[in-house]
Amino acid sequence: MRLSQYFLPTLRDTPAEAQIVSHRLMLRAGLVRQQAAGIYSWLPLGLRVLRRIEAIVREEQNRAGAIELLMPTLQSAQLWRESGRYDDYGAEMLRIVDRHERDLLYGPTNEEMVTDIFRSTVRSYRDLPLNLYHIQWKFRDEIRPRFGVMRGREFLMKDAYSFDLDEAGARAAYNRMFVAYLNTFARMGLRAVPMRADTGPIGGDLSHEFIILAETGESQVFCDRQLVDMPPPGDVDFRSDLQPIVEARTALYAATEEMHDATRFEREVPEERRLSARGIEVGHIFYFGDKYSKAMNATVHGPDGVERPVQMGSYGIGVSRLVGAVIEASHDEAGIVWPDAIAPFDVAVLNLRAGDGATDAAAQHAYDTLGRSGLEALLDDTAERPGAKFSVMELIGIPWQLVIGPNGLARGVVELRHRASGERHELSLESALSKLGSR
RNA sequence: CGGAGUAUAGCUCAGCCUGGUAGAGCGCUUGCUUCGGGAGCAAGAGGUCGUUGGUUCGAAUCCAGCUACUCCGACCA
Repeated sequence: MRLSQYFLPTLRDTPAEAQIVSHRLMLRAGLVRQQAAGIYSWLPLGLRVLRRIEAIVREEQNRAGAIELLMPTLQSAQLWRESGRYDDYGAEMLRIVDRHERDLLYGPTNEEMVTDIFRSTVRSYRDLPLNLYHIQWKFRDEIRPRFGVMRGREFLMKDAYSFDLDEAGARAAYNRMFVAYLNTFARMGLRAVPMRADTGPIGGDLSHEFIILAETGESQVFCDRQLVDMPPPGDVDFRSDLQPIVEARTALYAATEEMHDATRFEREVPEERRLSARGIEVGHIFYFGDKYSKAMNATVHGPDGVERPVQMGSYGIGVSRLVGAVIEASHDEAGIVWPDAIAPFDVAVLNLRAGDGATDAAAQHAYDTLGRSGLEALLDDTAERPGAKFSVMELIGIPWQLVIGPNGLARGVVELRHRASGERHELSLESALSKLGSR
């Protein structure tokens, strides 16, 4: 992409409405633009990041055996009356009336709808296990939206729903998502710690929030430091028993503020491993048994011929929230520092003197070569001054900057800069290109 | 939803207290000079001062209603 032909409205000043760093940087770097309280337009650069996060989530869901579909944003109130949640949900649910005076709602979640799809099609345990997911916009009419996309009213979420014959099957389904989540967040350069969450009236131990640690996190969390350093499971066989992997993580202490037990924390975790930090919830998995299947009559016949409500769980990842969360976890004074896997571009080529024959030719050559290597490059071919170019590139956080200027070229070198480490190396254009291409 | 604020140029803000018809910096346009860390000089464009009403000879300024946004709290993927 040529910057001169792109749409990247960056801001020098921090907009007054933004309080936390990710919100400020998202506005300044031209990722989003607020349209109403808690509702954002995604500008091209932000959309690229959103799409890359979405792609990683999708790949890992598919790998874990979940199957993608797409349910609508608008739902009929009928289904919600069946589950009883139309009245229970309260003002957080955005209700809409159509021209025929029918009650609709903008979905805050999809348990009822997916249960309806399930009950109208699946009859036998032979069709289980089943896990259906989608990545769709949701709306929750928060009393007080804040923190930019971290706590918006409209948000993009991956939500998966598992269906199993019995609790053992549901636990296996839960474990698959648990493991998939560890891999998903690790691929984004995040270290997410699963923390025991409140299971509400269902009880049991099958609910975890996945928390990433960031200084500006919204809530206080407590855990064993070993959990943070634990490597992701990686390539596992999702048909195998995943209980050992899950147990390795759930055996160690980890709790959010609401679930924290200071006495247990001190008894179970050696002092040097006690970690108290701020965290951001980026995922939540939950087993809720037959709560919806019973109310909505979603049953299957078991091998014994008996018809019983299907056992369900749901598994959410806040896709749009992750954009903000990653920035909270990865930024510096100058701007965003994107992890490689979700950066909007892989490399920025800075032509320090657009219009100069030598730098134009070298920059064009670099851009073409990088493209052939399968890298997404952003070529700054604008007439801005070098200082302005450096500032913008650091603000938008592209992992690598290839700086091509007249002074360097006269000496036969360009400069390769790494955004995260700040390292800079002068080397020939060709070796810079081969270094980038081989990454 | 309770409490507190804000609304003036694309952005950040001043002007309001003490009423007399609107300013700065940045950004934008044009020209010249510059050119390795958000350049310099010069010339320009850009605002029914959120909205409705009231007070007044006269309202960005005072008063009231409305709307939007922000912050603190409660709530929350």
